[in-house]
Amino acid sequence: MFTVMEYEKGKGLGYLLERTTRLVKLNYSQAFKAGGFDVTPEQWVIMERLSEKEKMSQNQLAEFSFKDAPTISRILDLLSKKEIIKRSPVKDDKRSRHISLTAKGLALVEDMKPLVADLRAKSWNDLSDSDYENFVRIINQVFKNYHP
Amino acid sequence: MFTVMEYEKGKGLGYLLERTTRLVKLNYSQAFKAGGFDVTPEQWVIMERLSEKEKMSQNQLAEFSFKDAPTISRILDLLSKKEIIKRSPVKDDKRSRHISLTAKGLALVEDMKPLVADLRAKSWNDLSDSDYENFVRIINQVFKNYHP
DNA sequence: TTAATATATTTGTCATGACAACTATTTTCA
DNA sequence: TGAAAATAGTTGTCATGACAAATATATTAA
Repeated sequence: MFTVMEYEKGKGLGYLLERTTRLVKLNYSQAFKAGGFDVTPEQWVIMERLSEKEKMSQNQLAEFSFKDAPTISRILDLLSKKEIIKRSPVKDDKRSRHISLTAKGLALVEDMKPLVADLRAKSWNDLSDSDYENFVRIINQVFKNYHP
Repeated sequence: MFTVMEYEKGKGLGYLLERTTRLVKLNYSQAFKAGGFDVTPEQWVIMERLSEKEKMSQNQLAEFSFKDAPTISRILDLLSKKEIIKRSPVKDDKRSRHISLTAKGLALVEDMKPLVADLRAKSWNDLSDSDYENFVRIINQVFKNYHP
């Protein structure tokens, strides 16, 4: 399956991170499609966040996801086109808009939750609770090491 | 800095993986640019691999990097335009081409190695050897969990 | 041997992501 | 106040990545 294991050792973390992230995203993406959900993993992250905290600004969503404003803007364009989210005017600031799920969007999030729960559980097959804790600690340290 | 820690816990691995991978790639990308190297992290991975094993086919490069053939094809187009790699005809198979670094490409890899070594070391600040081993083990298990 | 299949690579399309530059507002402060 | 600076968001451009479909060449099988 992977006959490149000997190469990875001692090499950058980037290779391990990058290929795993890509595979996880691909799994989510294909599972969404197979489940009849026309949503990308990136779109899902935004949708789920909006289901927990309504009325976020685009900047807040950008900060939350560590993406830049243009990226968020365009993800929201697509979600808006699918009528999953809406942009409402903000009383005190004409530059800004409150982003929130539509009724359709909220229902979709609820529909998708069981599938997402399954996908999340899959990550931790054959791994222990302490593996989970270690992993979170280590990856967060790596994050800090590169964060300005 | 990150005030979203409480959100992450219990949530998917994807969020942690994705944001960290993106940050690591961004650091590499900016360091390359700052060092005067007009190369992306993805291009670097291919260049380094070719510096270790010449005459790979595009398919082999795709398999190595877990990317698909079109992606590799286009990364090589750009590397070729910059005269970092070349595509040579293969005797026995007119469909395939041997990919290799040019002299210029090889020199560039050597020039970049110290910078890359620094970036790699940076990942592991404030982490122990056993953290490294655990991390590699866990992330490879996650990879397996999602691999068909 | 020719027809069907398989393989290596390319091209097209769309979503994401980074960066630069832009518009439209709001805030600051001289 | 009123000009300068800051902020919220959009648009443009390019690279990557996934997927579908195409081309060209090789291999297999009837």
